[in-house]
Amino acid sequence: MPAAAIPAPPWRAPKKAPAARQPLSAEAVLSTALRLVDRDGLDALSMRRVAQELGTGAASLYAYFANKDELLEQLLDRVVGEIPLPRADVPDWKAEVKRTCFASRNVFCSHRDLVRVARANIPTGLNSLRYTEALLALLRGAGIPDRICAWAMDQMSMVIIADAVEQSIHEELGRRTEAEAEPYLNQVRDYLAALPADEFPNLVALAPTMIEGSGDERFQFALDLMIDGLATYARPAGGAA
Amino acid sequence: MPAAAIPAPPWRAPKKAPAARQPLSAEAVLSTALRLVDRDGLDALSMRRVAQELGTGAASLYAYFANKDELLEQLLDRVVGEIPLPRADVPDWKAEVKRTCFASRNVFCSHRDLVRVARANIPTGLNSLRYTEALLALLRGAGIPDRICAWAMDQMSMVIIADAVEQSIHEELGRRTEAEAEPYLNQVRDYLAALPADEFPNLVALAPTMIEGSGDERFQFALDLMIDGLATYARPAGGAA
DNA sequence: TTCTACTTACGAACGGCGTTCGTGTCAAGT
DNA sequence: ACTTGACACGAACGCCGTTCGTAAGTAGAA
Repeated sequence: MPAAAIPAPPWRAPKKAPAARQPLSAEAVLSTALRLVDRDGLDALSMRRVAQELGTGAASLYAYFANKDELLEQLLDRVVGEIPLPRADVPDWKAEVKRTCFASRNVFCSHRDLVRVARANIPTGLNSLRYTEALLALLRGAGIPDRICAWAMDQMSMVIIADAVEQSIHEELGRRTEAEAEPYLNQVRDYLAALPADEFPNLVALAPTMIEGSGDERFQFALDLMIDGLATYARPAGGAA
Repeated sequence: MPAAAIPAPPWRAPKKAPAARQPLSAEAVLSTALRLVDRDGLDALSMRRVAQELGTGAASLYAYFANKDELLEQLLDRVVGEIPLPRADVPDWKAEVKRTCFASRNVFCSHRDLVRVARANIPTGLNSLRYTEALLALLRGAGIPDRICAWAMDQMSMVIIADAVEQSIHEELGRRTEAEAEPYLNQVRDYLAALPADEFPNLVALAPTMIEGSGDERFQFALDLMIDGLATYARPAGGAA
């Protein structure tokens, strides 16, 4: 190349963009991925799309995450970090546990169907560990035997996640509010009511009942069942009032 | 068929296969798909592979199923059909419910991780409807109020499925028996025990406890919590003894 | 029997996916 | 100025679900 460095061939469009891209980092990838999930849902999250949003190629992400599963795992832990931790020094431990369960469900549901990647596994992320630690402190403080605490933690996670998954699926299908869900619920009721009454007497009879109650009421019911049951293991003084 | 039907012209390799291919049907597709899931797991189930197993191309399957989701839905209903239905005329309804829940979990777990496709949705398949009908009959027979029956059905399905999913994931990872799972569980215990004790005192203290109890024991615990709680809604005479 | 009409079957192709490989790029160290 | 090494990433591989246009098979009409 004789003519020195050609300054900048202006007749040829600048090959890329003015860039100004932050130099890429695990943090930036996670933020972008979470933004994508919040905007388009979990199924729309692909390595290619995240990279594209960052102005790079999919291959670049593998410098920070071994694979997509690892990215999703860290994404979920980030969301778990949004859950306000329970306090162990409250007078009414049952209310505090229920409050935390509701908060967990709400946080999960506020990120579309991201919760679908969750499994009630042993927690490994930092935020999941903190969450588990805080809930364990609360339960042990109530005088619940250790083994029951361990099992109850598992079970609560499972119920929260399962409920959030179901909730998020409804929302993905456009049943966000009660008003939006009503046509769908009526369809379900009519479908059940139209079954042959001789083979399905109970389903037919309960058709109107089956669609009763909001998601919140049903979750409340499940929580009460579980946590009131748990309370029978607690130190007698543990119950409020 | 003696000498009349030419036994098998061995000099010319059978151009395709010995054929004997049943002429393709929804039933044949479902059987093949289920066989594939049982052999290789849910992730290995693709339209192409099912078709290949049937000696045809993927496109042919779309004559019987609108898409893969529909195939999976019917596959799951087929498996639900393997669950023995509860009887409504038993003296101890609680035991019957628990027995059925265990049976459900066992059936799901006997088909690798197929249960992962399940959602605790309103049942639509024939077998799911029969299952729901039978359980509703049992609960209503116990004198549980209708609304509670409806909610409890939902909740039981969710717990069974969530537990089966977790169980199946463990099994997919090679932790089939207690002996096989022990190395993994010990790792978990050591990981938890090695956490900084000042930030995670309860997790550290409970490290040995967290891995206690087989999957069956934990499921039993969850079921007792839920169903004993349910029993408080039942007609007083409902309880056994 | 022959021809047409219609159903069913399916090879090939489309666009997308997760992941890998080998090269390109550029700043720091020499 | 040259070397080195870490980082970045375009291109390609082998999958996937799904669609489309055509081929094969069958039944009825002529």
